[in-house]
Amino acid sequence: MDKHLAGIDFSAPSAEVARRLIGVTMLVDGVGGRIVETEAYDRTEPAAHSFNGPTPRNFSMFGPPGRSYVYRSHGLHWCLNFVCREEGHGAGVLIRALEPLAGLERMRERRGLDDPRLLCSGPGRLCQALGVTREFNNLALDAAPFALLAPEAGAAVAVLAGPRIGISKAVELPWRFGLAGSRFLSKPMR
DNA sequence: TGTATGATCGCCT
DNA sequence: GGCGATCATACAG
Repeated sequence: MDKHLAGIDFSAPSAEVARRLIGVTMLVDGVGGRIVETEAYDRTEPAAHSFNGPTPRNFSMFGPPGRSYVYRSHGLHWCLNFVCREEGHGAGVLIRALEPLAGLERMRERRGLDDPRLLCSGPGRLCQALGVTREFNNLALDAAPFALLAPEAGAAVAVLAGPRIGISKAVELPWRFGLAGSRFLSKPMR
């Protein structure tokens, strides 16, 4: 597949891909919105699932870039990543929050909530809102059910960086990225 | 506004 | 047997 998607080169380092994904619109079966928060992971640092090599859970992280890696977190939530770098490297970007724009009614049904700020503001929440489960693992991001749309040309996207959330290793790396001023972040940027 | 806790599964030591 | 790339709820201040 073409490694360039929504104007982003997915063979680039995960931190660069994570930064450039802010402002991109992501849809799953037509439901989704603008990406406002991401985190980068790379096999070279111990917070990444790929750090210890391939396992049955993380094998899609070692496949070609531009595909999905979906895993179960804490036994009950799903989390969505976009694979990057070259095939076999083991890098990805965790999608942590969206600004809901399309399919709001579907999201409300799935989440059992009305407040738009609680629909997609967290990696587990957005997967529930978009209906992402294990069946969506290791799929190409340039084909249905996924769709990625670049921001409008010339649109200014102000991105802030900070430490990643919920990890205990490599906590110092500033590999969390967020849209400045967004009300849809899982937590404010520092 | 903040801190604690339970739910519950796959992988690692 | 322990520990997460989490979330919702319960409580304290």
